[in-house]
Amino acid sequence: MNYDHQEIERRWQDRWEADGLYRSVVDWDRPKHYALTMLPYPSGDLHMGHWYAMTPSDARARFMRMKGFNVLFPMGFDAFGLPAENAAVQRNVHPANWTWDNIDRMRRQLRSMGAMYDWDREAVSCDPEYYTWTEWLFRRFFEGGIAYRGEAIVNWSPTLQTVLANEQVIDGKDERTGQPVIQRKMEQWFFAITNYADELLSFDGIDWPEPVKAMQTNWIGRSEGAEVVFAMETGDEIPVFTTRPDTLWGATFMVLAPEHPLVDALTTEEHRVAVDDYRVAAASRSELERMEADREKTGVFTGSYAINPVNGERIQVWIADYVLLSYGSGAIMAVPAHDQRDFEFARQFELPVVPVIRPTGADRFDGNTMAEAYIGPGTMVGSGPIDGVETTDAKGRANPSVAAAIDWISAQGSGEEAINYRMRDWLISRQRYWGAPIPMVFRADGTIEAAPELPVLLPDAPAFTGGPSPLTTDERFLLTTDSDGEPARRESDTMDTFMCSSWYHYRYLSPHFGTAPFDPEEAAYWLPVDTYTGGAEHATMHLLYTRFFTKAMRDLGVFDDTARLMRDHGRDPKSAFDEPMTQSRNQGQILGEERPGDRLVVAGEWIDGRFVAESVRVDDHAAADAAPVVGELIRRTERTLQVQTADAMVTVEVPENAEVEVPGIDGINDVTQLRHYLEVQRMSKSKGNTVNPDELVERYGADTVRLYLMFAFDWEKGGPWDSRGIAGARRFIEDVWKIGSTAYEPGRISDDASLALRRSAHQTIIKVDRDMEAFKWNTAIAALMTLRNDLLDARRTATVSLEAWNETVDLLLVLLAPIAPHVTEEIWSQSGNAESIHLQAWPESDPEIAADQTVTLVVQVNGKVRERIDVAPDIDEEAAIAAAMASERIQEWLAKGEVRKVIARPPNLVNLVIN
RNA sequence: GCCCGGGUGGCGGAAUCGGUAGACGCGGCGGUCUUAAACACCGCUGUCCUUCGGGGCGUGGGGGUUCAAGUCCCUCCCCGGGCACCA
Repeated sequence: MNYDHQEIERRWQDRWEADGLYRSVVDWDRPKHYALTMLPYPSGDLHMGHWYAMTPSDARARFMRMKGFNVLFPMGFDAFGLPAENAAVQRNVHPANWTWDNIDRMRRQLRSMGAMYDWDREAVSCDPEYYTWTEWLFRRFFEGGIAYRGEAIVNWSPTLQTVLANEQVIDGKDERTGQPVIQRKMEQWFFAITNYADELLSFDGIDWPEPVKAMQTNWIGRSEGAEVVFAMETGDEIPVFTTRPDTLWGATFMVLAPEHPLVDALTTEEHRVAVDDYRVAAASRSELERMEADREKTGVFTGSYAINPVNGERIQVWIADYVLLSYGSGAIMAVPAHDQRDFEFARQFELPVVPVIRPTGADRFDGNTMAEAYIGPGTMVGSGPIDGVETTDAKGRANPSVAAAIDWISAQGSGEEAINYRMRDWLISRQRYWGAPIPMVFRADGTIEAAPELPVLLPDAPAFTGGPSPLTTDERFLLTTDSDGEPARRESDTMDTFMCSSWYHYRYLSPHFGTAPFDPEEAAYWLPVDTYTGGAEHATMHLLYTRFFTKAMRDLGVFDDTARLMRDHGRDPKSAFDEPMTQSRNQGQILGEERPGDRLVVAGEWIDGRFVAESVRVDDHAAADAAPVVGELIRRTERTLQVQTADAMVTVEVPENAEVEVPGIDGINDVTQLRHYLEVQRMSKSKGNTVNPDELVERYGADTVRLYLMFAFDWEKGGPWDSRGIAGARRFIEDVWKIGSTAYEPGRISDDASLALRRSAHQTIIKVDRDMEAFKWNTAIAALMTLRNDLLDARRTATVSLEAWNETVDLLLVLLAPIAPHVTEEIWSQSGNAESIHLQAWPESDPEIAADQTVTLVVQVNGKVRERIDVAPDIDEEAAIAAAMASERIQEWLAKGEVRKVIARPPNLVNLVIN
């Protein structure tokens, strides 16, 4: 019988759905496992990246289920957001219709994966049933003091007509559209995520990828130091944060951010024009220009002076755009001798440079002649009470001079130890329509209160023009009443969609629950999420927000009922709500396939019929006569390129020292970079290198596509797509089909052969189990392929018993079931099994069968392998050495010198050291 | 500049503890089948030398520790990602 993947896959998907095979029900008698994959945005079509993220996590969930866990594996859609509004503008379709149509299509595509999603748990964030509770959580955050309204200089996108979070602005441009973002002061809603900075820095008790932890730690950006107060001659006081309070005696001027609120008051009449001009210029300068590397320092003097609190020196107060209002207090003490930025500024404007650190074993610097700031270790000098104290490269109190300085200024009252964070509070207001409304009302008396009734539903909007949100002008929506029944006006902003995705794993538990965000009965059993998988691109936004969200919900008592129920069921709720997900893993990214078509310009000379390059340039517009060889790249191996010129196919060899010029990479490149450029391209429609999973599924079947994605890459790394490799995956699936669906007829049976096959099967269990546990799909599949090879050999020789054959085939099917759920189910069912293969228990390896009968003893002479001998696994040291010495080949080596030392690691290795 | 991750055959990638480098697959080469091609099947496939027994070299470069290094240490180079005038 032929393997008809289309018929088999369709039939089993229908059958599983009809049988409710993947419905998850709370069962306190069984251990639970909550497996979660980042939910997709309903952009319209599932692409290869979705398959790459979702099918391995499905395999993992299936594996856990077979291991005996009661597994919850839900799916949903992160359905609010700007693309729906853009579609509305461009195609005159309502965002809701566009979104729901896309969801319908993607749901169908998701089903074609054959994943074990529990669709009864589906949650869609734009559904009123969902966003009612997003609003409810906002209100709870407001009441608990975590949500607050504040004025801030914000990132305003004129293109999108909305404010963006810092995380959404890259190089002064909106990360989505690439359009510039300007700075503007506005009243906005914030979440006090900084209250949780220290707790978010701790990853105790959770198993998350190191890079994610590092990125979050960087993002939070904790710095230890001191806050020091500088008195102004005007009577104002300005605190500054510094990580180097020990260098206070070298602070020779002060710099404020141009936007600093005290600038006006500090500016003297004489300098007002210059200061105002500078501030206007700074405001109009884009973030991008402001951050340009190596830009010359600019700034102006305010005319005012401050008093250095440690030595009473009168120092000038300047403003400059290298000081950012958003970090620390927006003001710095400048220590030009020991900070490179301050040094450059001081040299630019001829301000004094006073060194206070003497490098160990060197003369003291001369502030007038030093060429750059000194930031190394040494001894404090010219620093009054801390003179002579050692300074090291250590940070914070671990540096003796910093500790001494903090102690002294604290005692003296001019400052205190302080910690500063780079992370700001989370700005969640968005001036858009397609989001969860912020459920607040502005009362007639100017106060603000939470909307007395929830939900606040999005009104129908007549038309979308791309201008300001329709909510800002819709009176049916805006006009309301406050809790006293008085006329009031609604907040017209909606929430950042990251808010919706910060708690979706709780809504999955009970998507239709009507009295709380989630049913505590479900939560008490399922929480927290045990395994979370998704893309590393969410390391600092989604993954940080969702951790914060859970901690805030915990502190506001949202989990109180859940904790009580946990106790009732005998489960300790302690630290159950400190983190949303106990384990997290990131998959890599699937890149586009290496493509031919790049136009190469090659100079060099002909040697023995090959063209050896001196220089290679990738240039899509080069004229044909620009060099000896100009043409289209057809194929590439390590160092040879097949180039189709106007009249011939030329083999170009690119030596190591050839000059290579690749667009987008500055300077002279090398072969590696050329290779990289030609190979690694993101899949994108504009590059024409996308691979459509629907077509592949139709042609090869979902099982083959799943297996290929899990086999051909290191899952956490990803890589370029290779359309040739999928044939091998298909071959494997077809082999399994043949093995499982064709009767085996034993010939002359050998007990040794039967045992060898069973041993192979039982060793495979160990490998697959270990690898699936660790998300190592590629090596798990490699082990299954080896077992396939053993079965094919066994059929050829026909020397294994029918029992051994059947046992091995069953093991192969069960171990493969999480990866290729359809074909294994079909063969299983054909073999007369009534119960689904996906309900079978994960097999356990029998140690007696798995044990090797012989092992290879490696014999080395001076560390080099010279002989391999089959020995019993329990061979002792003496016998191993004897066996090694007895070898003829080893005898020859031993004749060359005297044995000085023997290292034996039975049963694997004997190393003979001779001279 | 700072912080992560990485560099292994023509390619994707294996290699629990420092102990047989290159599992598994793709590709390639040779063969069988076929009028032919595709498919399928069998064999070979790191590289150089070889008297065909085997030997030299080999995990980005250089150095070190060790009986033994892809693995540990130092140093440099390159690639990917993140952050970046962060005081």
